Amino acid sequence: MRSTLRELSDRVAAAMAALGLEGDPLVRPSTDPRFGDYQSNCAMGAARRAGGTPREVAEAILGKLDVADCCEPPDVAGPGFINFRLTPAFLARSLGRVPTAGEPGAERLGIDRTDHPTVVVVDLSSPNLAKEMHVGHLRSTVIGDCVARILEFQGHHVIRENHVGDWGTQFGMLVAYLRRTRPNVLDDLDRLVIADLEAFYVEAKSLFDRDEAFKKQSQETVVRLQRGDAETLRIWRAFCNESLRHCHAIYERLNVSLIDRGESFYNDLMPQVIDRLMRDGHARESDGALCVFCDGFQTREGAPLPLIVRKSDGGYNYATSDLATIVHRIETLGARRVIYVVGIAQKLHFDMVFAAARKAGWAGEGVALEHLGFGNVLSASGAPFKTREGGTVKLKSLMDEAVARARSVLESGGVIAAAGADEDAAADRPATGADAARAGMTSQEMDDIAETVGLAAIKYFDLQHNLVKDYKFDLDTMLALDGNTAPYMLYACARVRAIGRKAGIDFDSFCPEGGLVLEHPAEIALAKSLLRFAETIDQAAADLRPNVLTDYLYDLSKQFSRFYDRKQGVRVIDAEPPGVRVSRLRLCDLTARTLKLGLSLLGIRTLERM
RNA sequence: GCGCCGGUAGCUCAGUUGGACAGAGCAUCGGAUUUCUAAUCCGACGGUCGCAGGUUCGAGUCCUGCCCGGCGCGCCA
Repeated sequence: MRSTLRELSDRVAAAMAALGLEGDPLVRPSTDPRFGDYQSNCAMGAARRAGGTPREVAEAILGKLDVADCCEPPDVAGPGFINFRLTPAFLARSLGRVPTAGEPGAERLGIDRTDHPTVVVVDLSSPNLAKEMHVGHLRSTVIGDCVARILEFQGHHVIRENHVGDWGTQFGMLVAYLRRTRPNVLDDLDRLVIADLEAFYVEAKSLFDRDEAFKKQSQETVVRLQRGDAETLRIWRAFCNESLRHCHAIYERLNVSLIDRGESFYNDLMPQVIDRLMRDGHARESDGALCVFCDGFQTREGAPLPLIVRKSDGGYNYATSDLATIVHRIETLGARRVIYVVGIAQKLHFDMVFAAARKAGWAGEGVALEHLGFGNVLSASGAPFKTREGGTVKLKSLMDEAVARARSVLESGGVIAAAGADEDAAADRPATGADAARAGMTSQEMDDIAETVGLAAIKYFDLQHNLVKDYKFDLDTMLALDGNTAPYMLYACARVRAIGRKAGIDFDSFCPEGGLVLEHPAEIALAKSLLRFAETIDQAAADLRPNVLTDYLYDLSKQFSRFYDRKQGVRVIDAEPPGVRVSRLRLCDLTARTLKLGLSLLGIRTLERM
């Protein structure tokens, strides 16, 4: 099964070709329902290139166009738009082909995999070890995971690499500090916890900055580490293990899986990177540092801006290790596409690293290197996101707070118990079906739901925003039950699942007989939305834009709510005749499966009850 | 100083290689309720798309200049 958009595009392209017209068919979803479901904007451009008026060209294309199997006869409107209206018969036929439970491809709704699978590396999360993950790691982790899931769904072989900061001076500093001040800690490394490690780090850094002797001691420890001193390595490993344990506790809660491959992995590769650069004449010394100069990069004085790949003290820096990642990912992992999910502030750095990799010939034309940059997470007021004391906000505490707030939303029966809200409101509110569904829940079940809703809210809110912009982190908004939020969508999912239970049907083994009946406007609108899932994934993948997917899922949820609404919509469970009832239940099932699949591509779990 | 990224409704944000009268949510106001989970649905109100020029059949989108905000610009990552 392929997307309707692609199908129409191919048809228009064929018609254009038959007329000898060049150009993209420019088929898009219509901007307004009055203009149908899809429109082609190709006639205006084609007319300019080939002569004639746009409307004449559009009419000529219509003459060659065969879409009778899926659309009403298309018409030409305005300056030369071609408008397409899908027929209910086509909608019913297309959705009817979606595999039902147990059929091959059912879990992916019959959506085709790419014809050209490639190896894609996604570089995501990448926290520094010895410190707790903080709010700054949220976006890379969540966006990177989402992008990986989408590309994986398309059939690509995706490798998620967690480029953790597990090497460098901070570790020498930490070891030296503990040796000097708390040797007992080193005797019992099993008892080390991340909070201690971070506290020690802060103390060590402070000492490092004011005590020359300690600074020297730290640097000597770094050298010992680099030379592979067994005892120093043992301590370093313990630090890394504890840090990674902390990170993976968070990844597990966030439902993110990835491979740790820290900077230390590239220790042996970095000298080779340097050797190759020097051997091939791509790098030269400048002020004692080894540099690669690429065209188009300037310092503030207008001089050529170097990418420093070896510092004047002989040490490597992050440019070196990033180049090493490129070499490893292309030459060893076989990547044809490498996506670095890193804050937008580092754009220049990656532009330079990529340019250097091209110059060195490591990344040829067949390899794409992409920096998927994103903006900052700001506080609700728009200021930088800090604790009251001015420190960084721990990711774990952020997650815990969201979960706690989700729990209080659940307990108040859907009325947000925000500060200042009227606490009596919940008591006065009449009982609802949702209340009844929650009535028999244990505290444990409520906890589980709160965990899912709270974390879904954070992730969804992040992914819902355009990547390049900063956004304001606002728990009230992301946990709201109305609007484009995770709770709204999870609720829509839970509602559909409840319909199955109430109707006495197990959707997980639902293999309906007979075709879909699409007559009511709400049925047709829901069917159209369902059918747009495939093209939405295409677009989200092509542009690496998760918010394309969130916007779609919100639209689908909305269409479902209308479909199921007692005024605007249709009866389902008690619908007559039986064929109509089955058809509507099938639409419900397709909605739930589409939402579940779509949310899973965002890394969000769905709920049976809420 | 140079470069990059932003500026869209009171607020938070979408806006698909330029397409039809600029969209959604929140907030505000109004309507629907003996509930198939109303944690929902419908309606109203609300915009000089930062400003000024330009390109063209057509500009929130492209170009130029300016204003405001953020970030970056040789040995931290």
